[in-house]
Amino acid sequence: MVDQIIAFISAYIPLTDDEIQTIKDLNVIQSFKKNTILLSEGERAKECYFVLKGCIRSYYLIDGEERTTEFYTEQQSITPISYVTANPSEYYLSCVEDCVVSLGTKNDLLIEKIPKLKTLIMQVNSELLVQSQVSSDHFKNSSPEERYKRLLETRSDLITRVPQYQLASYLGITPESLSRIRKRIVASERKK
Amino acid sequence: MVDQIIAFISAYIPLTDDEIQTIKDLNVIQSFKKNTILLSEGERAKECYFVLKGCIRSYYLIDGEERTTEFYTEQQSITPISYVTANPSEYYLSCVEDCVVSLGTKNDLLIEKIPKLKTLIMQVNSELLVQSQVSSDHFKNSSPEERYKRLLETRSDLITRVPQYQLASYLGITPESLSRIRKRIVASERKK
DNA sequence: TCCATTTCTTAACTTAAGTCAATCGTTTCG
DNA sequence: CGAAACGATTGACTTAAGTTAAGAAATGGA
Repeated sequence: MVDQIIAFISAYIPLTDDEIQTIKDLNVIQSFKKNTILLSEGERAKECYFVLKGCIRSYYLIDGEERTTEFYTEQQSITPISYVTANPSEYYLSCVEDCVVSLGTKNDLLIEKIPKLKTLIMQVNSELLVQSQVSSDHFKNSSPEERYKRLLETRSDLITRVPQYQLASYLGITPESLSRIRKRIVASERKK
Repeated sequence: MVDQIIAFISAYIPLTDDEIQTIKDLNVIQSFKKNTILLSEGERAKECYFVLKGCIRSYYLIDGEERTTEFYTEQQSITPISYVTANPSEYYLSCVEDCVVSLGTKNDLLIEKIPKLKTLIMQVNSELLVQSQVSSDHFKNSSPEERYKRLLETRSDLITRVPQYQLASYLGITPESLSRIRKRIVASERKK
């Protein structure tokens, strides 16, 4: 499992055997049962996450309703806003499935030992920024139905892994509406 | 005008007089007339921007329609995705007003001369990432009317600076719809 | 396995945004 | 200055999403 992290890092920067060992030594891998809450609203995030297996969901609780904003799956990293700002978190992080996660608790120590990780962080951050902008541009520029179709194309695994009411919220619509969209799509498929 | 940039940078990292001079020497300030297009679809961005005065808008051209995704005003920096990825840009950058802009063309040279700027970039990037996530979370979790009200609270200057059809697109709705929302709001104000 | 809970679908109705078209007001520039 | 172009508003109509409620299907735990 640790190898996944090494592979991820190596894709950005070359690592010596010593450095690989340092990372392995400092690495904390932990498993969580489905529905475990990793971060709650009001809590200060003390760690970052790297998903080795499973699916983690971020959501806000607004008027007692969950508003899903993101799903993180294998090879994706999560840096909670609360971790960056040190303010209480406004959203939750919860395991959609049983998860295996690498915890980033000693990042400062790691960076101290392997300074070139700074470069990695810079690159990953700017990639995340690009992704975040691209996906919010797409969201803004498309209808619920188009958003669902795009999800089918780009992250079709989510459709089977995640309950539909969570997907609906992620698409910015109600579960009923998503159900109708699916029906509409099936109907138009049938016509062809 | 250069002082604005120095002040911006100094808020993140302390600068020596020498460093300030280096920045001033390498700084390129340029003015653009209203409606000047700074970056076109298909073009590779060769520079970053820091808005000293005016307002710059980013938009996609989809089926001949402009889809506005962001407005950048005083003290905001623009790093086009195309600048990061070196791929052709998918969107346009255009001046909503007459603009005075600081061009980041020699960033590499600057960073070489003042390495601690790397820290600045890391910090600014992670702030931008947070902002981007927060604003897309808000967008997703609110109705057109709520989005407009939020805009009134957070960036009310835009409402007078920017044509309404551009604002409408920024809010993800049609100009007609925005007009009705405004009417609805005025009506409910009147009731009180 | 079976019951309870959760999730998904369907239906009827309401609400608001999209569309199309016309009009009015305002810039702008020849 | 005045015509043309552009922007904002309004109205009538269509379409799709929200809401509420009920029931069907799937899931999970005892």
